[in-house]
Amino acid sequence: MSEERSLNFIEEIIEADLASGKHTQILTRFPPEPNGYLHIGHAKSICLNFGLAKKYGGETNLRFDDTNPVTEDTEYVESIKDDVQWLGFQWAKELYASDYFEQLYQFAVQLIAKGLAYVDDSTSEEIAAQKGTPTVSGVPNVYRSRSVEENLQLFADMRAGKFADGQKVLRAKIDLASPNMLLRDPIIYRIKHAHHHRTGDAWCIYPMYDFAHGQSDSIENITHSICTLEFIPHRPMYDWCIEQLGIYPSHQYEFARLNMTYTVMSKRKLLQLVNEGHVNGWDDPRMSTISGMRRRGFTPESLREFCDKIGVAKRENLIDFGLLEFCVREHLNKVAQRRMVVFDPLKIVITNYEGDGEDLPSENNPEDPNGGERMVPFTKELYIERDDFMEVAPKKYFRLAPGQSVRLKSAYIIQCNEVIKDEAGNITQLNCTYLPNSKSGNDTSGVVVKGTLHWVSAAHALPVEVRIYDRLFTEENVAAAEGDFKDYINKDSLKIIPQAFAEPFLAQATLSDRFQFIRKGYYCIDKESTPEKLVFNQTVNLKDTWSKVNK
RNA sequence: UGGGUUAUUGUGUAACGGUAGCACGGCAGUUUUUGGUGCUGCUUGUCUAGGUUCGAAUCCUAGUGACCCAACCA
Repeated sequence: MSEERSLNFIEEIIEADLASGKHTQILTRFPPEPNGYLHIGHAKSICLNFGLAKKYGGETNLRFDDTNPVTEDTEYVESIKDDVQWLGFQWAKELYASDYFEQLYQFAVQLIAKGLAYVDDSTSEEIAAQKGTPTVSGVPNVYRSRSVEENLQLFADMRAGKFADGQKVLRAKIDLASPNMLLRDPIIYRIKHAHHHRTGDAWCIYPMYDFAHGQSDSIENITHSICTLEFIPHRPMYDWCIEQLGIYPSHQYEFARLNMTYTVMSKRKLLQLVNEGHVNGWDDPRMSTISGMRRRGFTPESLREFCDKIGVAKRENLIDFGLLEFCVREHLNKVAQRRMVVFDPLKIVITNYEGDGEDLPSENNPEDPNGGERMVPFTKELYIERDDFMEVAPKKYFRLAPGQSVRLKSAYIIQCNEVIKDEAGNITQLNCTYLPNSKSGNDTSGVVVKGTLHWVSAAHALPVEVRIYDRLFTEENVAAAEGDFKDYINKDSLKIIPQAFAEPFLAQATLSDRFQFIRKGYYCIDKESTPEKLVFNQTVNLKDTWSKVNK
């Protein structure tokens, strides 16, 4: 079991830092902005940050990057905490960038005092124009040469609320000619007379990401600050602030964010899907949100396994959704309780079956020797799946056909003798005979059949609703597709079976149960389910080589 | 036309100058009271062109493609 596994590039950095004594213990952080729900891309970051800390005996803080009061809300804070814990991780400290507002303010004052920041009265359009372009240097304006004293006073006045939104900003004085646009005197504080979900109305100026993130890392003594590739150009600013302020030198490392086929990952697009009613909320089972996947029945174990399998590197990637499906099947196969549910019923009558019926034992999980059994009622009249019968069967068809025999799972071998139709020619019933000595576990018939079908006793059938989900988009690479991403929404991504027939034991199902409907797929109870009307979500179907061969 | 990051099979990801490996997918076989699972085997890859070297995915030079950066968003 000593599987030699190569390290990813961040693990290599950490091991080098530990070996050289640069750090004796590592501290990472997961820093979401509470302005939306977490998605599978965040799961990658969570697994990375918490996973690294766990692997190397360190810790991870959960820090909310709440520096923009107009987009953030406590609702998101709660859902984020919930999702992180559900994924199986526990943070060392729950922190907020807003906890550091006073300290951040003092950092800005220090910068002003060093002549490294100034208050600018320009409009955002003027600032943008003065910044130049990648090939043309920016030009300084008159505000850039304000005195330290004046800047100090003006910044204090900004804090005191003497100015309206947009009237003034504080800018770092770095280099207007830098080829890195982010270094051309970036704005580090702006005025927003807005209510903050935690600090209320205590502040009317708020630090920008570039002035808050690195310093927050530093305040917490984060050793390895791990973020996605698009922040690479921000790193010089991150380092500049820490250096000028002379504070704890946290370091930023960047990895490639997760992209997945047939879905979208940006908060903006996810929000749009919710707001425009293309899905039924953030936790719609088709969403790439953690809450959606959770509702759909994905397990924390399978998501963690997925994040582990996709690896960590710096190149752009597009992960096959099929890999996620593989991970969830792999886990669910080991833990899901087997049950029989018929989606599209076709009645069969066992003409030679006498008596009121019997209860037959059926294994709960063939993968689990200790899984036990449950009793399934067997009677004269049963339902099987309509497409498990063909009047004219092609060769290699192992299911039921006139004159052909199959085993009913955990029950008997039956043979189809007669097909009954209505006036329109639709098949309404099959008359079959069973082999009394072919009882499951006690078969002395010597008959060998190729097919085994799932079934439900007609008299005991429990009507349930089943919801089946397909990919949300028709395009593999949605982000790269031309035009509006909404043009590629899969109209058939949700299929509802209002009345499927389940074996009676399923009436006891609870929200945390995981099932495999035999020969169908993996299912769980939806949150909208009630004892009167059970609702199941399909997590993922079973691999179906027959349907592929059939094509 | 500026700066940055990146390029290994269909998709991901290893290889740290010395046999291009692993996973998913695909294909074939086998097992099976789930056409599921398990097991076995197979599965056209180092962006291009030069160079250094006994030997290059790896080092050098020159190209090419992709992605990111000019929000008072993060």
